Amino acid sequence: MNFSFETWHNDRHSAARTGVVHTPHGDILTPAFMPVGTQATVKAMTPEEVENTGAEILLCNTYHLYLRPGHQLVKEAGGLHRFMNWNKPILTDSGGFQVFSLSGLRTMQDDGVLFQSHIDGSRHFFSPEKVIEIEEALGADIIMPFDVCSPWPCEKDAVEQALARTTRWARRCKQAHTRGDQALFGIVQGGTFADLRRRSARELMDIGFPGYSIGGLSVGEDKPLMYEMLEELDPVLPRDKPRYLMGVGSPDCLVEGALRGVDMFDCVLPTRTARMGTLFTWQGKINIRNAKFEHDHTPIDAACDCYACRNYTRAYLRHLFKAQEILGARLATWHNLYFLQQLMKKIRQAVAEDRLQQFRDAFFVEYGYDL
RNA sequence: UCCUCAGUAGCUCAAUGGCAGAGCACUCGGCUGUUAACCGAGGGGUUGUAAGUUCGAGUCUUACCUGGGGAG
Repeated sequence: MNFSFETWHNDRHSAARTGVVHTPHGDILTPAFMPVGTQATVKAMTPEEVENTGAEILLCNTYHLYLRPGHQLVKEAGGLHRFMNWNKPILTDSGGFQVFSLSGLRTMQDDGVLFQSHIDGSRHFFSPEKVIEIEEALGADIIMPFDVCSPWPCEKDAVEQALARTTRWARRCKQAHTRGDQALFGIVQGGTFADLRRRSARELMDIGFPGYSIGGLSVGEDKPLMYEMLEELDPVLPRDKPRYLMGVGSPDCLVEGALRGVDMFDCVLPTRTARMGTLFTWQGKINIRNAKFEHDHTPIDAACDCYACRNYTRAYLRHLFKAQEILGARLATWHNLYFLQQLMKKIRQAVAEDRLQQFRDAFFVEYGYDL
């Protein structure tokens, strides 16, 4: 096994910790934020540019790459790293979330899911074994098991059923997994029910995984409820294994998640909102299309030293967005990814100095979040 | 000079004689394991001008104004 997790320092005043995840393609300092490159590309960016933002690992998607271009083609190209020219670690999500979010035409069965492609309507079947076969062909360093994500709100018995199925599938995924150079995580489900969350974690720990993902959150529930679930899981999950909060990435949630012991995050938020003109600044988010920026010849964020902030102004960015020029989306994406990586760096530093809570308060005040 | 066609939101255009609309533009908002260079909301009008017919006119009639085309 070429995978391991090392904790360097535990915050004396919270559940936060810093550390490093070792993978065959390099190390990841934690807490870490993973940009999303669903279709083997972080939209609008070259891998070199993504690396320049400070990202140490990317997330790609099994469902999407299976449908197009096909996992066999990726394997034929030499695996995902070579196919997309990203030589650092990659994590592949299993497609469980797509089954949940593209719920249009699908049939959930106990041994898997029958679904139709959102691209051409063709019919496919994903079982835990099939998903592992695809993920082994893709060749990411960290892979997710096929799970069942409950919507929110959701009746408790339905959440319980999804949780039970997720556990059964996790066991089958582990049995089907053969590659020794990939770390297969378990995914904790249980919706917003504390007892179900704890049960899910314990069942997965009985099977045993090198890391634990927390899925099924940030699907519509209030943030305090999500934080509460993290607090429930903190004492249950093993402290010597990385914890990955799936799909979370707003600045406040990253800090709050780290405070509650989360080591890894991924989210489309910085890249998607960037393409729509929403930019992070240390004083809060701005929409660069707003008229008030028409004559603003200052950088997106005066305190930022990313490529976009060092070379371009708000007025120029606004012009690019109004003119629908591709460079606008590129520079905005570059900035947002860089911003979140800087935030993670500050979080790691604060944890190392036992002051993440103070950092959180100061950051929230400056950003404009309610304390 | 005459004939002819046209004039409706910033732009391009809809609207049987019956509540004046759309797309784009503009002003904003949203986005959390990407079906997203997306989705949603809002502000915008003396229908070229002036009369007339009509219960009622963007629509029909007349004159004028402006523009396109044609004739001389």
